[in-house]
Amino acid sequence: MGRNKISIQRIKDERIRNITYYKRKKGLIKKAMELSLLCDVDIIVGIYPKHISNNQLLIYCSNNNVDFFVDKYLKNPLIKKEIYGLKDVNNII
Amino acid sequence: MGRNKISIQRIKDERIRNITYYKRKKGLIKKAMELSLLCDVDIIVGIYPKHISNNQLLIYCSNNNVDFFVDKYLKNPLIKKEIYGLKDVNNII
DNA sequence: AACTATTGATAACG
DNA sequence: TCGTTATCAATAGTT
Repeated sequence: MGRNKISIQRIKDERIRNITYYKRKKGLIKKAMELSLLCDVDIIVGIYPKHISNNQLLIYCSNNNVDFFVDKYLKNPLIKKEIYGLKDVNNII
Repeated sequence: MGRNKISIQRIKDERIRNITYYKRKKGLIKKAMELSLLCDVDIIVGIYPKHISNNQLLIYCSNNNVDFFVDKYLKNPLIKKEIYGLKDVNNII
């Protein structure tokens, strides 16, 4: 994608990393919104840019209620969960 | 994208909706993983397919620790937050 | 489940 | 620094 293919590893140049962050976080949230609408699913996305200046937690929540989502889903022991980490992308059911 | 452009609204045909769900949830999580690695940010994604049979919460968490993410970020009143909902996609800083 | 035509996202440029 | 464009990536419909 873009003029060149890039490898998926930390971008060392801070300026490029920031530019990529601002572009891709918007792309990610747009994709989340589309998936939520198309397939009628509840979605939360939380992004914490720990190494970017003026960091704050960016949250997208399809039902506009983060606490509700956290309590009803993320923190609810009755909800069955499938949890993936960094290395599991090719293993998503 | 794909053979035709589609409008972003609930897909009525259940079979198509399921197929789209399985394709796009994988795409979303891949994008989240890439953003996390490229820009060194912590990300959580939670997807609850409330109307899809055999529903369970799908979670992607870049640091592999959902409770940690929830407590340190989502539920931490000291963390500044920017919260977006369904209608705010063109307004992301 | 795999393919492919086509649109969409974005890396580098201006 | 913010819009443009060439290019790769995601995916809608097909098989």
